[in-house]
Amino acid sequence: MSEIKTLSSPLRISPQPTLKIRKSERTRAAILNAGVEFVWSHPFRDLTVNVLMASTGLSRSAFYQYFKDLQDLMESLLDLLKNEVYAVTGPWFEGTGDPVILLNDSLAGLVDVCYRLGPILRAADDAAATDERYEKVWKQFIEQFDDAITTRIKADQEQGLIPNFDARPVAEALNRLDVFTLLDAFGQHPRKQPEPVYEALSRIWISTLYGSEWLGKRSSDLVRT
Amino acid sequence: MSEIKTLSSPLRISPQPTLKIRKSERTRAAILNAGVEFVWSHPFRDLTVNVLMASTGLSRSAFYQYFKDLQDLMESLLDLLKNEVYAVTGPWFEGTGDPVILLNDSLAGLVDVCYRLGPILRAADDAAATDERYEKVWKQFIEQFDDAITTRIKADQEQGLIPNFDARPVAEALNRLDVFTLLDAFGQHPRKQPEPVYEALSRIWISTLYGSEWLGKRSSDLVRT
DNA sequence: TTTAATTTCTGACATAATGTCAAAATATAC
DNA sequence: GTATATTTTGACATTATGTCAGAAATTAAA
Repeated sequence: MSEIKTLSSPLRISPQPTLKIRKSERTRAAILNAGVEFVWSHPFRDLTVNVLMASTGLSRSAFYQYFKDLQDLMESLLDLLKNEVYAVTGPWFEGTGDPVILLNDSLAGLVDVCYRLGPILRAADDAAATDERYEKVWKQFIEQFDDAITTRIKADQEQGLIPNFDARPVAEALNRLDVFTLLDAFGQHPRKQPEPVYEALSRIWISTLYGSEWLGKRSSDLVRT
Repeated sequence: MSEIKTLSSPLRISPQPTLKIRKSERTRAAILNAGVEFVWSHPFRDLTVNVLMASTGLSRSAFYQYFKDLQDLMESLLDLLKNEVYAVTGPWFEGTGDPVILLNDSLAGLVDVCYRLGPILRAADDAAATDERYEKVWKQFIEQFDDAITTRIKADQEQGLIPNFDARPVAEALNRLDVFTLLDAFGQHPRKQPEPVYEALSRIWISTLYGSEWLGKRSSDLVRT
């Protein structure tokens, strides 16, 4: 029906650069891009196969050649998000070095990624309410971090860097603090400023885990606007 | 189609006890109760006007005499939640007395309410992804607390009880910490144990606001199982 | 380049949900 | 018990989903 207004998202999907590029790969990428564009400026609930495919010039039924349903498409978009998030949070989980600085860097990176891809993240969350299968995928994405954070807290507790509380529920709560805060701050237009969000998350994580005496300890001020 | 399996929710709506009870009031209450029962053991996405009304014995179209749509019904259920939450969080916002103890009491009460009504809370959140108008109602419910928490933090900052950081973003983050943590812990079957959730939230709030030296300060151990 | 094989795309169909409305059924007031 | 007002219903128009057989196109082979 109506044209897709596009605030043009920063994410662009291109086919795998093999020698022979099958038409189907280009079409798949085109549909994914149409999805990103739509979801960048419209809520997931307004996405239908109709409006999506209209913006590609293909017929509605062509969609089903490539995706089982809209949640299946969102799963592909979520994969892109995952890579970005993993890249930026890795250091605190595995890394050696000052834990407070590593934590701050991870949080700063996370804020940056979620700022850049906020509306897509938001769609990835909204879609979870619409489909049981996809909901599990989304939950698993979040719960992965429960494990990683718990492990890191326990390790630092053994070092005497973090007080000896029950790590798992605190890890879960801090993880959900991040997810919901970032969704809310960057998942809609206009997005909030990233700096105050980073400041708040950093303050809460560090006060809770390492103690407020470490609040200022940062490697840099790299949070981009 | 299929019968509603009922783990029987603890919330029951009855008509206003005026002298003459109109049939319509009883019907409205019956529909609301059917909604609660459904949502207690099924995700909101599976709720249709059809299945809802089937469980009342009335025709599908009767629904529209009482509610604009399913989100309108959820708004009524949300009102019930609101009252319970307000009752329990009031003390920390307005109250005089030891702020740490009041905060702990509020959190304990909040955990208790959300434990008892978890699946309904969950539905109230899921429904927000399905409708623009209702989404605003839900967001406003959450954002009310942003204001209240910010005010309380600023007040305690003036007293020198809380360090002088930018109150608003921290308030927003702590609020979202609660919402998402409680949704996740109690919004599905089986619900998590309330105690560890309360312990984690209390630790995070108090470490962040008043400092970890106050962590043990409680009025009681009233969190029910 | 032409043709044959394969892949991709499309229109039509069956199904399920929504919301509306005039008419039927029921409740309430007198 | 009857008249009036309220409540309920079944039928309809609309919109979305997912499937499938056949049409169109791409690709591979000669």
